Amino acid sequence: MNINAVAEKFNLTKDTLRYWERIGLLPEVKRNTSGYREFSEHDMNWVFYIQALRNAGMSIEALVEFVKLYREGSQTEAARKSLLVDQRAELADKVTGIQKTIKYLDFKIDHFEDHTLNYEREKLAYEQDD
Amino acid sequence: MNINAVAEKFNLTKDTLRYWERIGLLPEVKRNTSGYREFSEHDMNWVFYIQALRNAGMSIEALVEFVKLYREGSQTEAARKSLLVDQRAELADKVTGIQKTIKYLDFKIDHFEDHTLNYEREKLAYEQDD
DNA sequence: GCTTGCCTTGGAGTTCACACCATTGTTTAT
DNA sequence: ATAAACAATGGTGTGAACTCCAAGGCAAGC
Repeated sequence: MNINAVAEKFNLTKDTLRYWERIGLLPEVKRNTSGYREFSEHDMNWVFYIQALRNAGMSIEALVEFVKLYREGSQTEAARKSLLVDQRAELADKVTGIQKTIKYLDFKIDHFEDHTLNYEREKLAYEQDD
Repeated sequence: MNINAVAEKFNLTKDTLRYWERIGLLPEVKRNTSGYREFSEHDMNWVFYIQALRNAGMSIEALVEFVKLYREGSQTEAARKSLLVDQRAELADKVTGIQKTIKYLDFKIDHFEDHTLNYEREKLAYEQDD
């Protein structure tokens, strides 16, 4: 698959794919005889992975590290697996944080007409664990 | 409270607070006779709200809209309440998306040694609703 | 074989969300 | 009353993540 087809498939621009490859966010893609990128299933797998994690808010830095380990070969498998586990934990934390904010919004919505609200009360609503 | 105290309380810089006010992310703060900002409880409430929503990944654009309605006065209360509801829904969607990515990571972790993985199988794992 | 169109690279430009700086005015401590 | 510390503004700088552009190579249709 050439770069244009992949860009359309994943709803990215060709420039973004080239940029990702350039900064090491995507492993280097094989080229055909005339120097054109030829994306394999495996490459698309990477694009998919990166897009999913980026959409979830994962930093480029963390993903670059994963790609770097991948390129260093099979002796980095353990490290890569543990990076996946770390990323999972990070996303779980992020979910917890957002859920806290959702509760805070619920409080704000419930008390919308209440003009006695102040910072301390809102903060309390936010901190509440129940 | 002056700008420095607020900055420290919320762990923001003074520049950030001024920036937020300038772009309309924060309503205009009252000034004392010499033009210094004097943050009221109410202003801190706004800072708190903005910080919480920004941390949860809400766009500046959406928050600016809320502040804009606020400044247009009490006749916009209904619109503001519905914006809060929208924001809540948006965060809930975001949580759903991240949870999907978490499941995908779980799949990747479980099948880490499996070298027969390809884009179609990973995509399936991602789409799975179970 | 020439035009049209897609690919390549290198590099410049853009947007966002601040961060920093210079200059000027104000408050506080000695 | 003067220095030190802090506030204000306007403007410039920065890093991240693209995005666009120019110049040139390759391919496919007529």
